[in-house]
Amino acid sequence: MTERYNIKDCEAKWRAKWTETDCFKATETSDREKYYVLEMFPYPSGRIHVGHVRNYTLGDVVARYRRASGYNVLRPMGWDAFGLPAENAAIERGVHPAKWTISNTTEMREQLKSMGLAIDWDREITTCTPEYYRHEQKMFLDFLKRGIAYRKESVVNWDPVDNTVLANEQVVDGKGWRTGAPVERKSLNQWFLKITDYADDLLEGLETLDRWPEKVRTMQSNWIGKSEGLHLTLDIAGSDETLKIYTTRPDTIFGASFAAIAADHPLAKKLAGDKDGFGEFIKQCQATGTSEAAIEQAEKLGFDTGYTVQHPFLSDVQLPLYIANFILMDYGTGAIYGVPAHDQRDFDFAKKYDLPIKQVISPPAYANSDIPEHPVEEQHAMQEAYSGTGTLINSDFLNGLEIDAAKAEIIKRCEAMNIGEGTTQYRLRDWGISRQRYWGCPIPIIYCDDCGAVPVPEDQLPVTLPEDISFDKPGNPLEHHPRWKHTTCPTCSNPARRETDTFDTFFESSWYQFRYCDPHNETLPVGKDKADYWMPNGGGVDQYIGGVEHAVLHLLYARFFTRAMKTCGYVNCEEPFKGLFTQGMVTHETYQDANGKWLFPSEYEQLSDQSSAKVGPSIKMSKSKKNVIDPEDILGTYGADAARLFILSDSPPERDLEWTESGIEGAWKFVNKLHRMITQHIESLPPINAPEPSDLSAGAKDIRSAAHKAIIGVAKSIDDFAMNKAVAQIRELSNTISSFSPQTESDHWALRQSFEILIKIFNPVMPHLAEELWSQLGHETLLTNEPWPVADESLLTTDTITIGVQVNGKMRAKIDIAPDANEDTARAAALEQENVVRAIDGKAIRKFIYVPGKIVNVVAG
RNA sequence: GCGGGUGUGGCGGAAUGGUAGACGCUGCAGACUUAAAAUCUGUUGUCCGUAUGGGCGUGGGGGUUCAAGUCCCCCCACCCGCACCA
Repeated sequence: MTERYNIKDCEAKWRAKWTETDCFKATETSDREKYYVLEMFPYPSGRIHVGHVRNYTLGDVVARYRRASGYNVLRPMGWDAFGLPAENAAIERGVHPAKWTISNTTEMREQLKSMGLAIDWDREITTCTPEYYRHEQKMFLDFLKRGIAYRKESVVNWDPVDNTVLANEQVVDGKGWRTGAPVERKSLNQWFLKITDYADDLLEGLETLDRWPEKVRTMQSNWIGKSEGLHLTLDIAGSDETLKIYTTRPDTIFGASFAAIAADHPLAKKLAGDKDGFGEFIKQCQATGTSEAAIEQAEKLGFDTGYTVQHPFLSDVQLPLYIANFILMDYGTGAIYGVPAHDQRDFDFAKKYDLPIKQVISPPAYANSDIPEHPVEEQHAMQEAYSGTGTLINSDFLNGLEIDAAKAEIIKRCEAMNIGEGTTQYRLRDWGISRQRYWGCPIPIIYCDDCGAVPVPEDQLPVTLPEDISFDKPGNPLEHHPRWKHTTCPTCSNPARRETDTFDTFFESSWYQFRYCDPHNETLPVGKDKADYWMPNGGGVDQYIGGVEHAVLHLLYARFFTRAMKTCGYVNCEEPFKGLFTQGMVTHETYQDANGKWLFPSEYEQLSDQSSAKVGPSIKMSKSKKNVIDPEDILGTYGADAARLFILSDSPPERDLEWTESGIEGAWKFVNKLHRMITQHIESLPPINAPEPSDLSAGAKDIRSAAHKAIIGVAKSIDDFAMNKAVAQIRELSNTISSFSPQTESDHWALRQSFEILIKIFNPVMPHLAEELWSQLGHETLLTNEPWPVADESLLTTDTITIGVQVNGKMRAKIDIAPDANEDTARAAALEQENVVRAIDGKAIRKFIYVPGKIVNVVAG
C-alpha cells in the first residue's frame, strides 16, 4: 500500500532543499553557454494574480529546461516598485508609500517562492531603493551631457484626477489610461528624452528581431510611423503670410486642386477669424475631435477662407485655401495641398465642395493598352481615389516618370527653387519623463535664478526622497515639503530649488534587464564585463516573457534606453531582448445574482439555487467583475505543481487561457496519479544503473521506445513554446507506461528506465513532484542538477507502423507495415483488405500511390 | 477605414499536403464500496444501420492535387492594434 502524496509538505521540503543548496545561483564563471531568461517584473501591488502565475510558470519551464539542456542560466526577479498605487494607498490609508511597497514585496516574494520558481534571489532588485535609482540619476546626467535629455516648455496632457502629466501613449480616446478622466491641456516645463534621434535605428532594429512576434514588431513600426515627403512653402495671394505644407506625395503636385489647414493652425484665425460662421465651424471641428470621430465616421468638412495659394509650377492655377476638419495640427505642418484624384480624403472633400479632380497618375493597366493616356472623361467618372502605382501624366516635366522618380525630381526642383525640401517625418515624439509625483526617482537637477537648471554634481548623488512627507494637500508632496526642495546652487552657492518632478516609472523598467547582470555594483548601473557576458553586443536577454499590453510603451522605451546607454558607453548591447514571447490573458466566467450584483466564483459555487444567477462569458479577470481567482488559494489547495500544470495545459501560451475549476482539479488528479503510478512499483524496481537485460519483452520495448520519443517531442514543444503540447506528450507517455503490466525482472528494468525519463521530462512543469520521485527512486542527487535525457536513436524507430489505405482519396482500411516496406509489399497488403477490394469494386487500378510510412492511395475507375 | 490575428466535437485544443479530432475537460455506462468520495475500465463529432459498414463533417463558396483543416482565389464572422498621419 502506497502512501498518499502529501503535496504541501513535500513541495515545501524540496523548495527548502533548493534554497539550501543555492542551486539557482547564476555565475559568470562557467564554461557553459549563457542563457538569460527574463519575465517582466511585477508591480508590488500586494498579491500576485493569476496572470503572474502564468507569466512566471512559462519562464520557469524555459529556465529549468535550458538549465537541463546545458546552459548557464540567469533567471532573476525584482520589483517595479515606484508608481501611483503606493501614493493612493498613502492617501487612502495613511501608510507611507515606502512602507506599503516594501511590505508588499515581502508578501509577494513569499507567494512567488511558493510557486517553486528557479530564481536566483540573490539578484533581486527593488527599483524604489537608492541603490537602484542612483544609477539612473547618473545616467540621466550623462544623457543631458550628450543631448539625449533636454528640457522644454510644452503643452502636456494633464490628468485632473491623478494630478499628473500623462505621456501621449497614456491617453486613450482623450482620457487618462488609469483614471478614465478627460485629459486637460496644460503648459509646463518638462524633461524629455530624445527618442526621436533613434527613430530610424529603432525601426531598422526591428528587422533583426526575428524571435519577436510579428504583431509586436508591426505595432512598434506603426508607432514610430516613418514617412518621407516634402515640406513646401506656398505664397498666399493677397497676404504677407506663407503657408508651409507637408506631403508624402510630392509627385502628385500637378493634381492639386485645393489647400487646407487644421482648425487650430495659427493661420486659421488670422485669415478667416472675422468671417461669418468661423467660430461655429471651429467649435464643430473640436467636437468631432477624438472618439466621436469613430462613431460618426466623420464627414469631411471645410471652411473657405476666401484666400488662395499660388501653385508653384502652374502660374495660372490658384488653389482655394480651406480650413478642414480632417487636418491634424500635430502631424506634419498642419497644412496640406489636396489631390482629390489620388487621396481618398481629398477625393471626398472635392466631391462635397465641387473642386476639380485632376488625374496625374496613370495606372499600369493603361501603360500596356492602346490608349496613350487615361481619357479625360473617365477622370470625372472616378468613384474613388487611385493610390496605386503608375506613370505620371498631365504633369508637365514629370510626365512619363514613375512615382518614385517623380518624387525625387520634384523635391530636387523645389530645393533648387528654394521653396521646399525633402524631409522625413515621424509619428513618434520625444519621451516626456517628468511626473509631478512623490513616489518616483527624483530628477537630479537644481534650479538657480542665476545659473538656470544645474545638474546635481555626481558626488552628491543620489538625490534621495525625503521620508517625512504628507499627502494632506493635493498635488506633489515634494512641492509642499518644508525643506527638501530648498538647497544651494552647486555652481554659485546661492539659494536654489530642487527639481520636484520625478521620473516616469517606465524609466526604471527601461534598464532593469542590465541591473540583474550585476545587481550589487555600487559604482555603475552594470559592470561592463558582466553586461558583456549576459548581454553582449549582438545579444541580449535570450528569452523575455510578458504581456502584450507592453508591446509599444515599455518595449520601445527599453530598446531606446539600451541604445542611449550604449551611446554613453555603459554597455555594448543594442537590442535588450533578442527573443520575446507575449502571453495571453487569463479569463474566467462571470457571475451575477438575480439583482445583477457581481459574484465571486466561490460565492456562485455556494449558492443554493444556481439557476437564479446569470453566468456570463469568460472574460479577462478583473476585480470589478469579481471573476478573479486568488493564486494563494490555488497554491494552498492544490499545490504549486498542479497550478503550474493546469496553467500550461490546454491553451497555447500566446492565447487566452480560461480558468476553470474542473481544469485545476484535473491537473491535481494527474499530479497524484503520477505519484501513485511510480511509487506503487518502487519496491520491485531494479537498482539504479542495473545493466540492460538482453531479453526485453515487446511491451518493455514499447514503453522504452515511447519514452525516448517523448524526450524528443517534449523538448521540441518547449523549444517552440508549445507548452500545452509538451503537457499532452507527458500525459501520453504516462498513459502508455501505466497500461503496461510488468511481469519479469527485465520488464521492471524497462519500467525504471521509462520512469526516470518521464520524471526528467516533466520536471520543468512539476519540479517538486519530480524531485520527490527522483529521490524515491533512490537517487541522492538533486534532479534540478541533472541533464536532460538523451534519446537513443535506435529506440526511436519501430518495426511496424499503421498507415491508412485510401481508395480514390477515401479512407477504407488500415494496414500494419514496416515503415520502409517497398511498394510491392504495400500493394499486396493493401489489396488484401476486404474493404479495399469492395471499394475498388472490380474497377481497373489506374494508379497506385504509396508514400512509405504515410499512406496508400488506390486510384481506381 | 487601414494593419495583424483567429475560426476544427458539448468545451479547451492536436494534426512536416498523407489515418481529422492527439491530450485533456465534461457527459454516459460499468467495476470497487453498506454508501459516498477517491480510484479503475469502457464509451463520448454527427446521421443511417442490430451489425460488418456507409453518408456527412475543420466559418461559407470556388480552385490546384492521387490526396486539402493545411496551398491559391473570393466572401463572412469574431478578436486585437492604429484610427482622418497628408
